[in-house]
Amino acid sequence: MRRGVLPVVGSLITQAQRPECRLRPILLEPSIRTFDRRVRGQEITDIGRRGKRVMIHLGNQDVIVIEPRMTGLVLLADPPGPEHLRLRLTLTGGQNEQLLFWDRRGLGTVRLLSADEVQVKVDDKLGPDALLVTHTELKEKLKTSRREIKVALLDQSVVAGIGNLYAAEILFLSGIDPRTNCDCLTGPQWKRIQTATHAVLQEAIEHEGSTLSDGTYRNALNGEGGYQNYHRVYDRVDQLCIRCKKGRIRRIVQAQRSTFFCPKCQQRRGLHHTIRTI
DNA sequence: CATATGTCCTGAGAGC
DNA sequence: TGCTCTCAGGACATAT
Repeated sequence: MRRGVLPVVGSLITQAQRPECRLRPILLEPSIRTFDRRVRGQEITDIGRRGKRVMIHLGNQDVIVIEPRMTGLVLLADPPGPEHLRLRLTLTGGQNEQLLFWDRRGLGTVRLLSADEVQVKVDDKLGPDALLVTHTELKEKLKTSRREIKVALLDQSVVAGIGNLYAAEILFLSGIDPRTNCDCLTGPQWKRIQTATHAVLQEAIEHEGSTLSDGTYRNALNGEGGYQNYHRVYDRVDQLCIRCKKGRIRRIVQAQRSTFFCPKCQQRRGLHHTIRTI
């Protein structure tokens, strides 16, 4: 998303408005009147990212923080449909006329924050970025946690940027059962999680994300992503595991969210050991 | 404090 | 066809 909207760097915002929408409005902070007044005339100086949030930096040091959640899209092109348009920034001085936030479910949020507020309301709440996190950081943060590793990887205060789909893919590459408690993981396993995290996310970014069967996710030009064609476990219930070619992908629920994994090559260690000990 | 659960929304697809 | 049910790349308030 960040890469997709990078072309608006250097443009000026001439107006911010909430398009007509019969649906419940998304969370917008501050209210549109104040928001519009504060962004009018500001130059977009940079597009950044904190975890899964897109950060639009303005000339006066304010930042528009967009949190797309499940179905939010940041678009330069026309949206997938006329409904669900939540915010329009009219632009001038560049190649793009507008930057849109479109969100079918409406769970996403847009906030305009000062630099100080970004620190307190965004940065302080997030762990190290998933693309930069070290295995030592992961281990130190979680080695005494009793939570299941899949659930812990989704906690943005532990590590920022891993979503449900990617947590499943990461643990498959790591060869670790998603139900394993964090306090049972070994040093080499933490290392594998780190390596897999970088590999999966890097790969997904290169393919511009995953457009799932519901077709919701789009890049900034309303085009589909390509990473769905490379999913190893996500949404592949009952399919033969591509690695061991023996196990069939299982779907379980952890913390109210789907997890996909291969029961054959993602096994919890220690079973034999336990039996021997007994 | 750490961890678990319910909730905010709309829409698509499965099953009857 | 039309209905109900379940589920969806998430995060947070509240309960335990």
